[in-house]
Amino acid sequence: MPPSIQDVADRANVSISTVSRVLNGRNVVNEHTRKRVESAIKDLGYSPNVFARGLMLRRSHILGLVLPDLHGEFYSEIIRGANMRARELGYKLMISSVVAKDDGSELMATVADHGVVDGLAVMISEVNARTRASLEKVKIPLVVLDGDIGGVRHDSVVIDQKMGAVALLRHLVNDCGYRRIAFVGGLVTNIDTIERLSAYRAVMEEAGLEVAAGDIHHLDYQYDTAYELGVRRVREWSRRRSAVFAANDEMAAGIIDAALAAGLSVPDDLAVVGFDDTRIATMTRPRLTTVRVPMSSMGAAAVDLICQRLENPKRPASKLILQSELVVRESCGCPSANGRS
Amino acid sequence: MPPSIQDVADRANVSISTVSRVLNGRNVVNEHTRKRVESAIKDLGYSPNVFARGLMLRRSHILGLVLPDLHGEFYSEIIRGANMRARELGYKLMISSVVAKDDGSELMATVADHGVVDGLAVMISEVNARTRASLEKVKIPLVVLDGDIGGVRHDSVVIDQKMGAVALLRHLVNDCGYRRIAFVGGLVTNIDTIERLSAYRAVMEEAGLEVAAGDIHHLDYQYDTAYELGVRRVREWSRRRSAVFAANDEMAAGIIDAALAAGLSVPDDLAVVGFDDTRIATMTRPRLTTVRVPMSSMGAAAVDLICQRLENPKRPASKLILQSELVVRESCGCPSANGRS
DNA sequence: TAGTGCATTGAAAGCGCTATCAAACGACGC
DNA sequence: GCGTCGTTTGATAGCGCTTTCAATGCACTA
Repeated sequence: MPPSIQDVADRANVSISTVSRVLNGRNVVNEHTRKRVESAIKDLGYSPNVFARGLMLRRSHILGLVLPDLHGEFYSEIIRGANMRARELGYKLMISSVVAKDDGSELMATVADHGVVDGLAVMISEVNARTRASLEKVKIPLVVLDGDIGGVRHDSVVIDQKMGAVALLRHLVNDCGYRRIAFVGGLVTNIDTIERLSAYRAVMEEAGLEVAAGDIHHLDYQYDTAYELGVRRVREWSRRRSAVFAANDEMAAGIIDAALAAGLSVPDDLAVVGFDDTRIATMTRPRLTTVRVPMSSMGAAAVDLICQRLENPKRPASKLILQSELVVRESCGCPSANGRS
Repeated sequence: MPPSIQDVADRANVSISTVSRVLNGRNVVNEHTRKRVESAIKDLGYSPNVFARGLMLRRSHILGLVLPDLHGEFYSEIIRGANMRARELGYKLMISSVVAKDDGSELMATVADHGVVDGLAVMISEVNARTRASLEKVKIPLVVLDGDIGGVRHDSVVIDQKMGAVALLRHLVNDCGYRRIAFVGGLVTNIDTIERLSAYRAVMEEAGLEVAAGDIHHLDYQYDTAYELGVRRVREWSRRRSAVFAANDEMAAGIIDAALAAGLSVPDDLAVVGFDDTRIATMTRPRLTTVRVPMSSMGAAAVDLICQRLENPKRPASKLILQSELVVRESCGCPSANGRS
């Protein structure tokens, strides 16, 4: 049984009220008494019981983070970012992954109802009526990550992929001078693919460039399928002096490897650019020109927003837009590429 | 203010004791009364206050997971595994990353003293006196991940890398017939490098093969440095018909790319194998023969052990050894490689 | 009718903390 | 000497829950 506030009080010959005052530092305590209490605390190795405290204050200093069952870098980067900031602000982080098929409502209900967390950051892969309904039920500060739920009053953090995608494509068109660009994305329904594709169309139109029917491919974000597509297409692409805009780094890597396997040079025969700036981007040869998506910043920002709302519940709901950033490496064949990055 | 047990009691016209009995299901409650209470609970959307409950039961059903500030796959895989199992067992997971330089004691103290968590899984990158001392202080069920702290009574989960490494090297020697194998590891002080190197030496000796002075290289687990080493060495290696055992997949990828860049064929001119079976392993061309390290199982096992001890505190400390597993793909040049995996 | 046993329920005592209110005390001006 | 004030402290009422113990009601036996 760990020491309680009563034990400290006894040892310091004061009442528990005084100990509490010393602990919370709000009220004035005589210098001499404080010293006595503090040394009693240290002697006993006392630290206040979180449950008792939470029961009174209705604060746990724990934040919940609800994520879809992501693999890989995104998952860990969000957690890392959130965790770091939470630590800085004196909070702990409770993580819950939702299984892929679940819409998140079940788990979010659990977490929120459970009543342990002071605030909640939620990332939902699939927005639907049930999701929305369960979000409405949350009565603690809530931040939605990377997904826009219309009509609900809560803070959100999104990443503006479009800006980065536009910058990337303008770079291909204006700086590198490509006239034909193929797009390789994920499923047509995928939100990221939609964003990136729309940037692609916009820039192509803006530059007055043609988008042929066969220039847009919908795959599954995997290396292998992109490699297979590459095997079939790289010769044709290189004959047309194309660039390929893959909607993530993994597919870009697959296409590069397919090109290399076909005896082509990247970027001389074919330029390939990716998206996300994951670990992979610096592992391909040539290194990938891509767009950096600030995942860990998103985690950190979510924690920030929750804490701000915790301090000031009246603050109007805000939407924080994080910019994605063009990272130029060698795979675009751009002369200004700075070798390493 | 969420409804309390009193609200439920009022609505069902019973005392709070009865409501509590219904909630916990330990004591017998009249069928009819139970129905009334249950519908009152549902009507009010009541769920018990965790703090009040924790205060009585001294259980939060939250487990702590303390990890070094890892990037990438390991980090997220451990969390994923732990999280899944925790969910299955009705626990929540609280994550803390420790900054790289920290020895973990500070944070562990925070988490444990704080008193929120019922149990703790800790992964320490650096074992020293301070770490050991702070581990001793933990009074709740503790599981140490992937690190052996001598003399402390607690459960631990380790991954037997050596078995996998031995299997890998025997495969190179016995099945593929390589007589010269170079080793590319991390720093000499790195625990993983030590394990993998010792497996290397053991198998080489067992097979009566020579290890030349220049056959062992200590790098930093990075792609780039491995690539550079590769650029300098691949020709020589291939002349000797060597295989290269890289102590992780990333370095293996670097060496493969260096070999390809030098116009060599992998595995025909040079075989390269890796370790860890990360995402990278299936992204290289040829795909990597490597050793799978069950990170997510480690997370799950940690949660299991904590919960077992929670149920039965008297259980003797146990050490769970997870086996690593040889994964044969194409990069070893072994005829039995099954193309895809 | 009184006594016994069982099933069901309620009253009340904490768990360890914070917060409110009142008490104690010396200093001060009148 | 007496009220007034400011400083410091203690007593105590909960927060929402579990748990112990006692009370109630009823069937059954003697």
